Amino acid sequence: MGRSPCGHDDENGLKKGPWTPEEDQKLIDYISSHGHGSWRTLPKLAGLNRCGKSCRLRWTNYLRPDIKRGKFSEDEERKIINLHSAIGNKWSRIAIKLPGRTDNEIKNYWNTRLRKKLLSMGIDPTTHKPRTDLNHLVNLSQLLGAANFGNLISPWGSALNLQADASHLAKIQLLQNMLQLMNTSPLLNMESTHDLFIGNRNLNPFEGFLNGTNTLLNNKEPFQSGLENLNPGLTNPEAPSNFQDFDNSWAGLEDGFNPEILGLKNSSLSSTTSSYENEIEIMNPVPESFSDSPHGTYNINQMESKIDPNQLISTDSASTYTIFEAWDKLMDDETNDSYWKDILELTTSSSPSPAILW
DNA sequence: AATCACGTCAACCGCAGAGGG
DNA sequence: CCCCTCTGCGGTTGACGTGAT
Repeated sequence: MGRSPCGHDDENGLKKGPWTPEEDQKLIDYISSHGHGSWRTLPKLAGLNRCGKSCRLRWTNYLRPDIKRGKFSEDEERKIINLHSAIGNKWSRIAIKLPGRTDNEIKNYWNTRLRKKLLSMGIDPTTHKPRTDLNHLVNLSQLLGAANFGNLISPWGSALNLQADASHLAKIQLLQNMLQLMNTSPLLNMESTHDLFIGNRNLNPFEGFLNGTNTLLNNKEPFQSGLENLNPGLTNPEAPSNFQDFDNSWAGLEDGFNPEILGLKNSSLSSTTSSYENEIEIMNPVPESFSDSPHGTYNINQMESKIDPNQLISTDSASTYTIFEAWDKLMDDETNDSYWKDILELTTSSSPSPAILW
């Protein structure tokens, strides 16, 4: 492997650091009339006391005429998040799908903003799955409480303008965390979770899911929430194994979520053996309005509107419950707030380890 | 006004792969 | 094959700006 001598510019007397307008102009003038050709020889020909590597970087990341500067749009944010969930830190690959944006710019934007935004929403930016750490559950507990008492100070700033949205979001995040824990803990089984959620209570949001009256989960197989598959990202073994396959199906990922590419074609929100296995086609984990722009209010309804409810209806004629009917029941029942607090107390006080939460 | 903390982003660094001799 | 050059990529750094104290 050859090593560019650019790392030793000081020894070679070559300039490093920020570019001056004069240097920029020299580079622009030369490339405009000659093209860049060999980057190695370009600096000398253009009269620049820089290494070729530095020239290339300056051109591709800053001086190129087709570079789009300025704030990322909501659409661009969505694309970045969806693409990152599928291919990870492949910034140059992502940049190809965002005309006018450089890999460096996208990388910076991810590290400084999107990453934090996902974290604040309870999503692990690496796996794109809900976070499961206890601290986060406690934070959600506080958020939920604040929202319910009409005293919300949103950590998302203007991204959450409505208390109702914040409350819904907190519940969703909490539910995802719990389901994730249920699914990953070896100590959990259907009976214990049933006991936890059902207990002696007659009314609870999981009743339809867990007590067998709802065919969505009416089976004896080990519980699998399926929510962890909302965005399997890099961990999905069905994800395309090479970029050719990946590129062949870009269209869906650019505008939203492509379940087939991510191996979600046969994913399920219920059990591994239920008849609903092939019913779930599209679940977009990235809300339509994700930006923290003034118009970027997080709206649960928008998230649901991305999904065709017909695709979620059971093929079992005995069932009239759709996932989202159950979901609405869960989310809309304000009498459940105390129930959520009970769950939070259980989940955050009974054990120091998520593995033995239940 | 001075200092500190933090966020942003241009630029650098080191590595890896492609390709030519 | 091996060696070397060139190019591109992803991670990291550090200068700078801004807001808080």
